[in-house]
Amino acid sequence: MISTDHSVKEQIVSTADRLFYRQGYNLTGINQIIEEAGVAKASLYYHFPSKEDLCVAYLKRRYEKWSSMLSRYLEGVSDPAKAIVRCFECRSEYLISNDFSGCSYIRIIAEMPQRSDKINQQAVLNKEKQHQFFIDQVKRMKDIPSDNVLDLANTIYLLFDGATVQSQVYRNVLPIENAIRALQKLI
Amino acid sequence: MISTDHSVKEQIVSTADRLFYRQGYNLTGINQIIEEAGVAKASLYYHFPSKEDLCVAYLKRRYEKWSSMLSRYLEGVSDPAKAIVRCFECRSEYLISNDFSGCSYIRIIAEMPQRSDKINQQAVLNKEKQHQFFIDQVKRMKDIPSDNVLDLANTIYLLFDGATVQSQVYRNVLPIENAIRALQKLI
Amino acid sequence: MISTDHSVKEQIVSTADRLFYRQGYNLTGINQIIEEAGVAKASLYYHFPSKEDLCVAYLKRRYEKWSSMLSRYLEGVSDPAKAIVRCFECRSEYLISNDFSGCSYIRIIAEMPQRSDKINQQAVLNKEKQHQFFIDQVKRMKDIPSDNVLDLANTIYLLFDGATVQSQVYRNVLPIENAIRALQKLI
Amino acid sequence: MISTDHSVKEQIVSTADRLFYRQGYNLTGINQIIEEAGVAKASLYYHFPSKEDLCVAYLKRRYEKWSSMLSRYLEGVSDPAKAIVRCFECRSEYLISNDFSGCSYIRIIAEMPQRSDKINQQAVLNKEKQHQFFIDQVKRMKDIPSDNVLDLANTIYLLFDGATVQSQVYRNVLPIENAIRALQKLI
DNA sequence: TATGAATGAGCATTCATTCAT
DNA sequence: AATGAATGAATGCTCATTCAT
Repeated sequence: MISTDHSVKEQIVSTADRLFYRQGYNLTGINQIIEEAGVAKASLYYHFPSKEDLCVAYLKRRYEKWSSMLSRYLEGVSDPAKAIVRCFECRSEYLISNDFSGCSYIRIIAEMPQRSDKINQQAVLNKEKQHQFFIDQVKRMKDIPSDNVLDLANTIYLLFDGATVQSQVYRNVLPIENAIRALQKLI
Repeated sequence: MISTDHSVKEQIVSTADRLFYRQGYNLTGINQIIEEAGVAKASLYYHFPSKEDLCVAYLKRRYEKWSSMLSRYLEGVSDPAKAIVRCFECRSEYLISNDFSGCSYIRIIAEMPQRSDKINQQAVLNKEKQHQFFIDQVKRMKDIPSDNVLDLANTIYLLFDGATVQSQVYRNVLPIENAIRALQKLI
Repeated sequence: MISTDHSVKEQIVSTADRLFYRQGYNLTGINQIIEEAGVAKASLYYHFPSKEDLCVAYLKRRYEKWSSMLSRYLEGVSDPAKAIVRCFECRSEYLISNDFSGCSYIRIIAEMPQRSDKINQQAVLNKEKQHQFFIDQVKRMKDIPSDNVLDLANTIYLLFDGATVQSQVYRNVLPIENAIRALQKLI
Repeated sequence: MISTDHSVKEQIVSTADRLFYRQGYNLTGINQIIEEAGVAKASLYYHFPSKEDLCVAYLKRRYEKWSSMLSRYLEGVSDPAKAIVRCFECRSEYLISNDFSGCSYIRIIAEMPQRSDKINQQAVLNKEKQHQFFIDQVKRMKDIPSDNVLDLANTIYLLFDGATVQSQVYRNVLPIENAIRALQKLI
């Protein structure tokens, strides 16, 4: 659940979320965050021992936002093949409404190739949840021999990430449309 | 052609190439570059007006490196379907030998969401060359109705980028192997 | 009021005041200021967003210093003509005790012909206060037809600035003595 | 005489003259000079051992420019009182046509309070020539007792410098008009 | 004469973090 | 729980000058 209170901590996380995602983690300074959040610097460090910890909170929040958006897209959808397509359509809206900022997990790994373990773990964890979503849906599909379930899910997952990064690169959703078209031949 | 001389300029570019790719652009400071290149700071700024310009040179060099590696992989390969698979195999070796640092073009865009035009243009240009490679190969394939050429090339391109970023995220080449398997069903 | 506490901010301003006035604004680096003030660089930037803002504080302080010195010179002086002469005598001591560094407002404008608005405005403001002082005194003089008040004040003001810059150029107070002699023919 | 040839040396001096006067000495870098002059850096250092030496050349050139302009203003003027007024009128045009950049000699001293002897000497030398001009004219005036010659010349000189710096500060020629009015009561 | 290339020292500014209250 | 003030280290970049050709 995304907190809607106006506590200092909430102010900090929501501001960091917005800025890290829009500008990137390394290009967003602590000063900008506290300024736009309207809190004191020491308050930030009271709630988050370091910028890295704030980053972990940001990644969790990004998952929450994506997750709740996806839930809305899946309301009333029971067919797993349809659910997968809806997931891609959801990503399309997600990117449009977020200035084509791509996938926060991929980006944080792109920015910090070998630095923080804490951050890396959270990003990979979130990534795995996306992966698992496709596995779950494919498992529910009829007519898919169990031998092929993982292969199909992996292919879909590859198309999903490929579409996400290309949408960021080209700043439009054509790659997602391409992916949906490819998808429809597979499922 | 990658210069192999030992001039100051070459020292700067090759050091920047190594560090930008390994550590990321924003986490690599000018100071580290000149230190490891063994040149004076003003020498760097004599050859490159700004860090951004050095970044453009880095992106060009990355393309040269990838491009020459790919050429070696394609030697003696005339079948376009085979060439596409070789391209994915090449990527596998590229990532293994580069510590799973992913795609420099995607990463630079991930790091600088809305900054420099110069950098963005070079990154997108390089990305388009990858896209064009797949289009060229698919065009050469028999039995592909011309209506489907672009669709197929786009799907391959999505798999290529999906596999690249997932290999970076998970630090192994399984995603590339998954992509090759998906590929073989398509071509 | 000139603060006499020993806070970090006060240390910065008083050191900047001394160095800017003695060496000039452009020849005084932030590094020298923090070194001689004995504070950290980030502390300076905590209190002053930029070197320009510190310059504005310097110009204000210069006015305070001149102003309080002038007040002492005018103690017990009621005759306006005498007050004007005392003002020139005060300038003489001011320059002697400040190594003939001239007028800080004029100098900052001389150093930054078309740069910062913030600085320029403060300098012109301070300059106008000097002008106004002469106008006020002349107004208080008897036997001056009101038609001539501004003309006389302007002439005195010209002598004042002429004497100040010439004292700086020649590094002695003869120009001020010349100005006082000219003055005595006028009032 | 101001050289009108297009030699490298001439290019350098005329560019430096323009930039030093417009922007100030310390705010004008060697790089900007050579760029705008269209010469190589080492060419500048071939002709001028240091930036200071170039500054001396600049000050000499400023004198030549002022001097030739003044000569034009004095053509056909034989009355010394009239000549003095013409000198002030000349200054008015000089400042208007030079963006109210003030007196280059005063400014260079304002910028470099205790640095270079070479520069300081040239500036004071030029300043003394201005002083001497007024002495010469006053000496030629009838009805001035020889005891008073220097006093009167000094007063005029004070008005001249006061008017020059105030014109720079306020960016208009009202101070010069004030000075001329004061002048006319004196001579 | 003239130049392209190289440099060490310095610039103003920002970084994430900590401390005393 | 919250803050204003302080910091050492690093940031990207520019300075006037020199050297080999």
